[in-house]
Amino acid sequence: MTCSVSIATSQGEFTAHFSNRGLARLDFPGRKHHPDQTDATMPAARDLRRWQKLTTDALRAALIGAKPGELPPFDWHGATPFQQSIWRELKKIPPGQTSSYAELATAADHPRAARATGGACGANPIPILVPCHRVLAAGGRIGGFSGGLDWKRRLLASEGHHIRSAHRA
DNA sequence: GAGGCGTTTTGAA
DNA sequence: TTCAAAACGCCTC
Repeated sequence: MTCSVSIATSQGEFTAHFSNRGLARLDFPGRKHHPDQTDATMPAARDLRRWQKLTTDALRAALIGAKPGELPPFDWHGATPFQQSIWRELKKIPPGQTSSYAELATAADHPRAARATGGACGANPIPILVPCHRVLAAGGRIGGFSGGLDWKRRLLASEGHHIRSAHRA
């Protein structure tokens, strides 16, 4: 059971889902909401207000390519250890910089798991705040994005990056 | 540049 | 337990 909150931004209305552990998921504008499948309980009203503000501020900052500042706690309950290690590495990528699936895999101590890293990125429930859009495939190719490549290009452009093409070079 | 294969992880049957 | 799929990388032609 989680608590869903709408977050209005210049890019549309996102939906954040909070559990008692923190931010559990962030949906893009227009996305269908995923049904609650967590065993978490509702967050306390005080926590919810605080996390909602942090999430809103961080999201709006991220959308203009600025540093997000303080983030709410993330609820990664249910994710595999591999996914969590990848997501932790993702959070280390600063705005305006990019990494590759292979680099991320190496940083997570699985140097050959570039492909699995792509899977972990795709499973990321909190895009933008966990910046999976900053991960490119080898050769600067765009790779993929759970929210759609259009979003990935838009987010990267706001941080000063310009991707060549979605196709293999 | 295109195609094929290797590697790792995940999820479904 | 097995097998197929996946947001990849690298080698070969």
